[in-house]
Amino acid sequence: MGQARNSRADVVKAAGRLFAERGYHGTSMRDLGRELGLLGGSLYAHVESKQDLLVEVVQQGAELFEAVASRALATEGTAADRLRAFIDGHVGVVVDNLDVVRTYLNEARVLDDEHRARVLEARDRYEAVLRKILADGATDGSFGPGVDKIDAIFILSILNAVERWYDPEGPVDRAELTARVLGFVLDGIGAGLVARRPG
Amino acid sequence: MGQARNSRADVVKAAGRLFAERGYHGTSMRDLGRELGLLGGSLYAHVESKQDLLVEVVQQGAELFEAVASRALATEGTAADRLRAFIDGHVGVVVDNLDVVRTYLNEARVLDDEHRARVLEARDRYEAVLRKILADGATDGSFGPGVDKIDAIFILSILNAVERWYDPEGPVDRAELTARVLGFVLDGIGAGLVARRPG
DNA sequence: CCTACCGATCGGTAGG
DNA sequence: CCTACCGATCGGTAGG
Repeated sequence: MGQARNSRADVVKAAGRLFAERGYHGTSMRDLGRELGLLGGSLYAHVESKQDLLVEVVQQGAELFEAVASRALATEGTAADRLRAFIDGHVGVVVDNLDVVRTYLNEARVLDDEHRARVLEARDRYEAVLRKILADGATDGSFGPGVDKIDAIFILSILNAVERWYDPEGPVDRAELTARVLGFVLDGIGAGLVARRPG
Repeated sequence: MGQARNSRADVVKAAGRLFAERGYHGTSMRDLGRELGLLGGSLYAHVESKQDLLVEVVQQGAELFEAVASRALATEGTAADRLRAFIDGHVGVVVDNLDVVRTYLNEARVLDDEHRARVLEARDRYEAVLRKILADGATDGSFGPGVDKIDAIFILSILNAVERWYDPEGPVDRAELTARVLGFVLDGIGAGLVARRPG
């Protein structure tokens, strides 16, 4: 059945899983070792420190979302098309990388000042991309003229919360989830929907 | 300047603050003691265990939201009126009890099975109240006919995320935040808004 | 609420 | 990756 030795990537992946489930401070190096079939001290053959593992997982999360933002901005068409790409990309990242995303969103506060500051900057850039898309859409008529910063926060609230309730074994798949988020963001739940979208 | 002794309520409040800021596992009893001007061991004159403190803070959160749900259900008028009461009540609880809410939403997973199960049930009841309001609104014409479970999740996603970005010192107050959330939920950001709400 | 302490567990290391 | 270990810190307690 192949070798029993773990690669560094295996260790980082298992760390992401445990950090997501129990939190950074709720995970000991001995817990992580057990998960991989080795002793706590043996992990230091693969990694320099526990913090280092968190840095690596969080970095993966940051890169995944950065790629989403780039692809959304590069999408041709209207602002509504770019918004769809943004939402679909974000949903895809969450659904396909639940552990990394949960660690990125919930455990970054534990990082030292320098790394935490970098994460906050990455999140700011990400949010700024969404704000840009919304502002463009206010101009080209994709969205209402009043869209602003708070709408971006609400949209990200919905997207980031997917990590908290999404069940990969459940009936909702990525495509459907994207469609539902987009529909909610564009039209809400108001009765206006009926008059506006006949048929 | 009065007595220096802390009451049990002081201890619980400080625990909520630290659990919210650093997480349950990131807070030691000695940290908590320092916050109150006493030694870690002295806390056991006020409380039976560290877990007990978490149970108490989380319980406070559950009760606050339960009261919101009750008030919303008891609100006269249309389903839209009850939705407004639900949103306003939720925003009020978050804004006025940031530490308790953050602990309730983020640290409940650390609880023992029994208490955690109780929290999950409380959250289920809360979500069910919102679903009921939405279903009523689909019938009485307050909302579109297609509203369902996922819309409730999206609304709660926006409301619960307020804890993550709201700044009590910032320019947005409770009334404005309620209005913005309600507007977003009812109409989204779509350009349909323009045609639908002239003037 | 302090003094003085307990056993357990933590992140991490030397040497193989 | 294991053996064997380190100092530090943890939640908690007895006795005052």
